[in-house]
Amino acid sequence: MGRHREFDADEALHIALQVFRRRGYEGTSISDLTDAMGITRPSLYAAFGNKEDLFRRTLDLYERRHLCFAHEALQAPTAREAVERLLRGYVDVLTDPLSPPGCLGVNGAVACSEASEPIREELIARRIVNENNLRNRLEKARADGDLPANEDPADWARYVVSIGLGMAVKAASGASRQELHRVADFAMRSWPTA
Amino acid sequence: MGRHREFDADEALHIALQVFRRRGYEGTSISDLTDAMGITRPSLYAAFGNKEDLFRRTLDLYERRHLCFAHEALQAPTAREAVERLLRGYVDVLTDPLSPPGCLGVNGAVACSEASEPIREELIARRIVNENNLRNRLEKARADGDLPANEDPADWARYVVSIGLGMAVKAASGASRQELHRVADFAMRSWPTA
DNA sequence: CTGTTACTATACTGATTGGTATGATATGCG
DNA sequence: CGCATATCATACCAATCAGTATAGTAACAG
Repeated sequence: MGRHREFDADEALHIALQVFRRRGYEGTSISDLTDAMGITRPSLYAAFGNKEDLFRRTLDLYERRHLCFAHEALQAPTAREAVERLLRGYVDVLTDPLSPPGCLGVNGAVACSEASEPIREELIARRIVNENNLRNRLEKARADGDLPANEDPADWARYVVSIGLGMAVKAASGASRQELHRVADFAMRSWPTA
Repeated sequence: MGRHREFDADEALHIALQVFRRRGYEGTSISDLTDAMGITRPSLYAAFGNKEDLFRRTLDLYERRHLCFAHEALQAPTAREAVERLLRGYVDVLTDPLSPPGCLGVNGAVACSEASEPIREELIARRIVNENNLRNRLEKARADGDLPANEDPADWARYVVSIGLGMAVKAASGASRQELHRVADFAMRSWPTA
C-alpha cells in the first residue's frame, strides 16, 4: 500500500483557501502555498494536481463551507426575506474575522493574464449559476404572488448580485461588517412596498 | 540636445492603459506592454520609469480621460440627479465599446501578491477620494434641504460606490450596457421619495 | 524478512519576471 | 565639421515562475 501521507490534505486545502482568498489566483505562487501549508512542492502536486486543479478544489471547499448559507437563504418563506438573508449572510462571509476580507470568487480573479483566463471564466460561470438560482427563486415568488407581476426576476437577481460583488470589493478594500450591513440596508430599500 | 524619441509617449500611454485595463496590474508583463506599444524595453523604462510609475501614469490618464464625467455629474442641480448621472456615466465608461470592459481602478488590482500591494493600496486610496467627493456633495445637499435630514450622506456615498464597484465587476464579466443601466435603475429606487 | 508501493526531500528544469548594461545611431549646438 | 547628448537595439542580469526527475524513506502484503 505504500507510505502514508504525513499531512492532512483537508487541512492543507483550508490553508490554500486562505492564501488564495488573500492573494488571488495569480497573486499566489506555489511557494506561497507550500510555505503556508507546510508541505513540499512534490507533495502538493501529488495530492492536488496542478495549480489550476488546486484552485478549483479550494473553490469547491469555499462554496461548501462558506457560501452554504445561500442555499438555506433561498428557502426563506418570502422572496424579500430570501434576498435579505442572502445579502446579510454574504456580508458576514466577506468580513469573517477568521479569513482574509472579501470573497474568493472575486479576489480570485477579476482581470488577469491570458494564462489564467480559464480560472477567470470559471469564476464567472459560478457567479452566473448563483444569479440564476436567485432568479429562479424570484420567478417562483412572482408566480406565487409574493413578488409583484411588474417586477422582473432577472433584473432583481442581477441587481442583488451586483450589490454583492460591490460589497465584496469594498470588503477587500477594508470596509467593516457594519458598513456593509448599511449598504445592504440601502439595497433593500429598493424592494417594492406592498 | 540628443536624438529624438521615435514614438509618441502620449499615444503609448493610451495603449498601456488599454492593456492594464484588460489584464490588471499583475496580469500585465513588461513584454505585454512593449509588444502592444511597439517600443523596446529600454525605451519604456526611459520614458515612464518602472512598471509602478507607468501604472500610476495610466491611472492619471484614465481619470482625466474616462472618469472626467464624475466632476460634472457632482455639479448637477440636485443630489438625486448628481447620483444618477454618476451611475449612468460610470456604466457607459464600463461598457465603452472602444476599451476592455470594466474599470481600470477595479481590474487593476483587487487581490494581489505582496509585491503589488502598493498598487492595490493606491487604488483603494483613489476610491476613497471619490467616495468622499460624493459624500461632500450629499452633505451640501442635506444642508440645502435637497436631501432629507434623516438620510446619511456617508451611507449614501458608500452605497453608490458599492453599486459602482459591483457594476464594474459585472462589466468585466461580460454584462452589457443595457443590463448595467437596469442595475442603475434599481439602485435609484432607493432614493427617498419626497 | 523481501518486494512493492506511495510518499518525502532535494535539486533541478526551461520559461518568464522586472529591470539594465552596452554599444550603435541620430540629433542639435557651437 | 565635431562634440555632447539622448534615444535606440541587442543582449543580458538575477530572481522567480510552474512543474518535475531522482533518490531516499516509510508502510503494508506476502
